[in-house]
Amino acid sequence: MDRNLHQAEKRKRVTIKDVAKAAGVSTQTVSRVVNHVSNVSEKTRQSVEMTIQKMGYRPSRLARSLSQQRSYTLGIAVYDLTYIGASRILNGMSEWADVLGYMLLLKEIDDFKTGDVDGVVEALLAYQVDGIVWAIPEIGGNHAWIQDHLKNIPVPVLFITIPPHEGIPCFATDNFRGAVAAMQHLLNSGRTKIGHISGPNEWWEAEERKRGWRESLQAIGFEPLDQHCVEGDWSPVSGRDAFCQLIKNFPDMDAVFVANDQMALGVLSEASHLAIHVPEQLAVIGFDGIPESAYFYPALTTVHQDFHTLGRRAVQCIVEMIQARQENRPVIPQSELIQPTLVIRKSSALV
Amino acid sequence: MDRNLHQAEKRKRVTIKDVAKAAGVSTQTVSRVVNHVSNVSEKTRQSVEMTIQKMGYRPSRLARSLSQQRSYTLGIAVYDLTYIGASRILNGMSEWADVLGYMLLLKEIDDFKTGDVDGVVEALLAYQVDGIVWAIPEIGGNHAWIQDHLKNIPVPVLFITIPPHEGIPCFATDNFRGAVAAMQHLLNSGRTKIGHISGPNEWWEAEERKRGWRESLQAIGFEPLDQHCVEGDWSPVSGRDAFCQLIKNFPDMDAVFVANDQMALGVLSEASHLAIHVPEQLAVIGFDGIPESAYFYPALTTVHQDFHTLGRRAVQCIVEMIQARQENRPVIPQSELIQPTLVIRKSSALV
DNA sequence: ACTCAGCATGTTATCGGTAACATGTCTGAG
DNA sequence: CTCAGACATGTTACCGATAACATGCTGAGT
Repeated sequence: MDRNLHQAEKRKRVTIKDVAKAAGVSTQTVSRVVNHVSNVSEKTRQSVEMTIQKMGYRPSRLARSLSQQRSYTLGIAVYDLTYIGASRILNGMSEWADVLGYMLLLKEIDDFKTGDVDGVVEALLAYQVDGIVWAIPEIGGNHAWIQDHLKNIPVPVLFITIPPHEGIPCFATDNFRGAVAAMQHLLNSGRTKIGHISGPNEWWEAEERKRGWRESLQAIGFEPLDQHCVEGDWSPVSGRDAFCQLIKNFPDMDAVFVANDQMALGVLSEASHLAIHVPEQLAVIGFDGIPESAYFYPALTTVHQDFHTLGRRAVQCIVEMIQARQENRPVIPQSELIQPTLVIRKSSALV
Repeated sequence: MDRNLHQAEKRKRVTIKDVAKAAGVSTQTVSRVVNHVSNVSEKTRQSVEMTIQKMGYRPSRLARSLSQQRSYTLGIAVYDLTYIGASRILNGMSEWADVLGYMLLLKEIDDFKTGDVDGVVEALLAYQVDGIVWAIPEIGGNHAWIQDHLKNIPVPVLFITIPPHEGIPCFATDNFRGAVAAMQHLLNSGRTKIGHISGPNEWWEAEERKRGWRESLQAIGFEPLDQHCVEGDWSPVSGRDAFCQLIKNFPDMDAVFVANDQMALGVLSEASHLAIHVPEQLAVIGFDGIPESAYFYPALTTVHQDFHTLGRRAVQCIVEMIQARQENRPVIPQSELIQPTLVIRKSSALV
């Protein structure tokens, strides 16, 4: 077997000049052919195309980006891809970027020291991205730097899953209304002693879901107590632990609204150990709508959010912003709250 | 509030020339300062650094890439980020690329027509990536094009999760040994009538796991029958359906080895409906080791694979290949099979 | 026959950096 | 006092493309 198969000796890349010389035309003509610009005679076009084929010429997008001052690249900052939401949003963004002819430059961040945040933006800008999608959840006001820095960023920036700010484009799931829908469903089923297992308090999403829980109870004249809500960290184990705490705090609880499906799984698991029957003794509702939730024991009622669409919409929007700026039209920040849908399953069934 | 906050009028970017002029030095000197090259007097360095600060200069990596013929960018091709494995591998790659100073250019692919594959490679190369990580599973020989094209790709390419090929660097989990470990455990527990729910037959990973099942049984003198294995598509619902089929084909089955955790979840769910007791009547083992599996009902025994490390190692390796090529050293393709670990939980406990 | 529009193509400058070489100054050895 | 060499800095060319302008040719209108 050819020992060089994997080595592909460091040969010089074929450039537009090589093609031009070989085809006996100027580089400009080759450029015109490559970009399907008019004003090239049929004969020349064919000859150039042949040469391109023969030589295996690949135009350098990089050189093009430099000369056009436009890279057709989106910078994507994500928080932690091990979260299901993050990876599905990325999935949607990737798909749509592909459709629109953009590439994604990915930067994952793992903590929130402001220095890092700055570094990520710098790194993306250094690569001359045309726009940035900031898909990092708002945690404990970690977007404060926005106020300081946004005006220094020379490209459009779109945010995913942060609270609405004046004049800042933001896409998110409507966590509050999702939570309210879940609570309505529980209340309609006759449950009133409803506990909550929240995500980390500093997360905006967690706060919104919690608010949905709280305000739904208040609306029917219940003032939820502090100890009727226990904080988790989104993981199954934290859900289980929170649940143990919760049943101590709130022994006659007849339903629990859990801020995500994974924690709800922990709840179901523990309930089973404790021989608490779901849904007879306790209704359980999750959030996210991961595919597995339909096969939990019992099948989990949950608020399904469409991450994929969120990602697609976000890319669509940022590209429109980029185009607007390119054409010197005013860039109007758009925001959108995507509505989640309640999926009712056994874990909250009527007894 | 400043209406332009989000518009950041399309101002000209600050370039190295602007800095040079403002600091009263040549661009070369600025370049030296930026790159921490020696031979710059302390006084000049400080003055230039001040100017850079003041003007908010950001060196263009893009221009640098062009002139250095090196982009410090890795092209990553992934199959479908909604798969847990894919997103975790990406997570690991991202982390390590960050450490090594590389950016990731991401391209997701959703089907396997050869044309597409070609297109992805072309797109990545057009952006002048320094290397490519091909994290797309081998499905039905969809890597045949490798043989034709690899030698035409001017940068190193590393594959994740494809069967070993001569002279091609490849990183993967050792699916076969993982499956064997699972089977050993079942056999040691006294189970012998072991069924299998496989992934799609064209997937190499699925085939390897199935082979582990088959050969483990053969090793103790059992010849597994065709109907003792049913094919799923990795999803929980397919796991459930496959299980229904399997118990029809194989009524006295006392254990089932399932090719991933999600399908195993489907099995557990159905077993519960059918009042088949796990593990008393039926032991169940999954594969992947997703965090949720510890909270399934009952807790799932599974073969845990470390996607994160796989991703990190892959990036480390491709960067070494890039460096080798850069320095004109021979590029020796390295491959690695990462060993998964068996995690024993209740679903396979001794009765 | 003359002009000029319109087409096909070439030339030159430029994008924002870096490599390689050139220049100029200063220091210390002979 | 001279000169080599170290050091600080500048100059020029180039990376691979495109934009803007320039050129040369053809044929229609008058």
